[in-house]
Amino acid sequence: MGKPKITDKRWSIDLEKRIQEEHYGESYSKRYSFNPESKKEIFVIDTPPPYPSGTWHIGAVAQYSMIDVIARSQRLLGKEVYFPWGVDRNGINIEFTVEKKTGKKMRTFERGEFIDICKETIEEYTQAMRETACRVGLSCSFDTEYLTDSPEYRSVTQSIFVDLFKQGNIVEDLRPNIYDPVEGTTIADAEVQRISRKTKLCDVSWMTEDGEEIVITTTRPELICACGIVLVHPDDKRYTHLIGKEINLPLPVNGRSTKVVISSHHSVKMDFGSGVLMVCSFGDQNDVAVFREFGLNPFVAINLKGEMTEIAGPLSGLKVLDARKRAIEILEENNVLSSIVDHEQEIPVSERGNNPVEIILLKEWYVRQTHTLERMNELISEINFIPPRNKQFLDDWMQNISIDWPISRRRWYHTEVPIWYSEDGTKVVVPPSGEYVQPWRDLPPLGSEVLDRESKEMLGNYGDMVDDLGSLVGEQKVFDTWMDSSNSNLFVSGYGKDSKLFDRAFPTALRPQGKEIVRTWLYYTLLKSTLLLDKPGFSNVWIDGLGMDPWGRKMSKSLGNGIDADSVLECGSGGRTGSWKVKGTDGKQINLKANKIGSECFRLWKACDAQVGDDFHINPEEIEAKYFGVLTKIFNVARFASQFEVPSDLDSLPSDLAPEDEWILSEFSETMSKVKDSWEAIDIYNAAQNIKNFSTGVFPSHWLEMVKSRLYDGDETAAWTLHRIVRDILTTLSPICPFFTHYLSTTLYSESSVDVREFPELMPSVPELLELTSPLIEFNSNVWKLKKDSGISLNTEIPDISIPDELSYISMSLNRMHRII
RNA sequence: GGGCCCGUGGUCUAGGGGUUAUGACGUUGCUCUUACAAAGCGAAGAUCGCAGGUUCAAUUCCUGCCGGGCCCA
Repeated sequence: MGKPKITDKRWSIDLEKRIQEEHYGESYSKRYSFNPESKKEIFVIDTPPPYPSGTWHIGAVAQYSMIDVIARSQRLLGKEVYFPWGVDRNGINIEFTVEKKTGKKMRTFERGEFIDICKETIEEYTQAMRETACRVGLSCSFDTEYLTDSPEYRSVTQSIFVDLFKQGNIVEDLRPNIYDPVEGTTIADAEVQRISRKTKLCDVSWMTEDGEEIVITTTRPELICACGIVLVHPDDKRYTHLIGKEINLPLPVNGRSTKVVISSHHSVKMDFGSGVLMVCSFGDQNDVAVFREFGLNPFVAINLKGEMTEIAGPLSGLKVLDARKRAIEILEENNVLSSIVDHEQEIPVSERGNNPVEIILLKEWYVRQTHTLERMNELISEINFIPPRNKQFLDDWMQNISIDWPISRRRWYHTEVPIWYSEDGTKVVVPPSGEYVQPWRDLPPLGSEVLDRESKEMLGNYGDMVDDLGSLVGEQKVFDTWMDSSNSNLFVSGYGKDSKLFDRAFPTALRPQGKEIVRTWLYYTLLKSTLLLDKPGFSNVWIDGLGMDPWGRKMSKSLGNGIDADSVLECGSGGRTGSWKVKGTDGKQINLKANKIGSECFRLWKACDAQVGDDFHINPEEIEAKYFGVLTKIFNVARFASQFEVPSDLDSLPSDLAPEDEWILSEFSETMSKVKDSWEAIDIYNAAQNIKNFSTGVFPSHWLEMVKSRLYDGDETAAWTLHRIVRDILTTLSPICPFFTHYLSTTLYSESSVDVREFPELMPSVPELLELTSPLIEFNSNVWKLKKDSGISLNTEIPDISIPDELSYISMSLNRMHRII
């Protein structure tokens, strides 16, 4: 016994940062880089590439730290882990940022110039994100970082498009699309949000051909010009006599019939307004369905700028909202507006721009999906979902898919649709695989192919046919960013560039993600692997809940309840404490305070605090209160151990174990076996709980107290047991607290627990000895209580205590421990 | 309007048809006993949201309701 080798009195955030800085130095890549040549089982993680938007949501950071726990635990189990680091940088967000920064709308720039500014701007945010990723301890392959806006990544997106195109799974069509008129682009179903807003509910009188007055309730009077049919419910006796009759539009129109037919449809709500519904192209999704069902030709009432077209007569040229006001005025002037009331309504808006969207007819590119849903479901059934119930989000979404996926967008900082059109429009040119192209400014590269636009039949090489094509027109449109991100698993598994690796690595071992992007990222990825490879994309899909505020509400700027990730990770460094002003549920500001958190405590909290899949509440006060003490405890156990010499051979079991040593090793073996099972099942919670409970509970409180005197007497077997257990605790805890365990294990054992690539061998466990545990805890409690009640200190000798028979095996140690005479 | 999840001591949380319901924080009492007071050892504190039903037995399963959240129309 000597002075403790661990000299620091306790774990601190400054110590944590010092170790982290060393860690991300030279040895970093050696530790965590991926070796595709390895003979070990390959485990590829399809890391969600974060989008750099300035602030990284603390819930997302917590989730990434758990993905890191999975990566590290799989390494510990001996697998060759590829934990890539990607950054998603395409998309409308960065365009918005640049527009805001420069005060100019995108379309006032030259396209190339705008793209350059976007690229520069996003790089700044990307750097901040890399720093947070390191600060929270991610063990990603940062040296093989991929960016979704790089030529390399974009070329993969483009060649996958070309593959799907040749397969016939890409179609071009004029269809009703959801359109954001403010940002001037199509968006997909999955990108539409609903917000509550006050609108005006207008009761408008229409006149049938027989001169009967019918009231129709609508929130969109400006769309009367696009009305294709008027509907009543088939069971609505009030209107049965009208079915089949014609009715006059109450507003003047231009270039179309001024009458429509009245028909019946079950989708009409009898008790909404008058119970008569006008169906226009297109007020909402139901209108689209009705037009299709009745085989009606849609009218184009709104153009790409969000203005009314010619057919709107007096409203033409007006923006939608102005047109609505004007329509109401005209209706009033004509005395056909019987009432107008405010009405709270959920209206669809674009997720990114928050603008009310319109459904308009547009020629766009689509990925076909409705034909393959059944096959997709078969393939998905082979995937292990963690937790299983969260598969529901995917099932629900897939049940509601009724139209193809529109993938083209009228924006700029995105991957370009790689296609050129011949002068006569009948043929298209597509680039060769592996080449990134920008058709809006470049001609096709050598090796491009010419295909028939309709049949997709291969017609020849671009080089040979260039003279027959006339002057080529490059596609101006770009892809939906999900078109890029849904290739992430293919990209990281080596698709298209390393077929040897791809064969071993696909289906990708793990897709970890939040439940909020199941209908987009997960769904689209699975769609791709079905269409391209007819395989399930993943072996495991891990779907976690979202990080909420301390009261369970979503964090948002408008609620003022956000908590910044960096402030939590830095809390306690350099003597600074943390303080957060958060709006509580009653709207009052609440001041949360903590002294020290840091990455290790933060990770331990997320691992221990809730089962995967549920939303979790983030409260810095609670994180510190509940988990910093756990670190202190384990730190002190290690510090205690560090004053006893480490046996040279910690692997061979000594032959002279004391009864209490056999007992604790049995308990430990049980714990370790549960931890191993949990790590194998990607069950962070149970692994964390088992390690925590053992190492802060029965081990220090009962065993350690029992063997102290042996240790002080220089008993080598007791020291062996102590060190063996401490070493293995640190090893198995290292996925959760890598820097904490790295520090303790290198100081004590000169080997870092984060470098272990084999789960510690389980100790022999004797089932009968496990039965000692409960009576032992009870007996110790009783003695401690008795001494307390008698007002004597714990190390005072005490007579006349009989040890229960069931504990006779360890009675000697108990006598010594409690100083029973 | 529909779907899904949740409701367990003051707070958060585990569990799950069967003695006395898990743990943590907080509260509280004692203790600086040669790892640990940024700690240890004790104590108090829960009719498991409400109402029905199934069952010998329900906190657990079912139904309805109430409350919270997320998602979708």
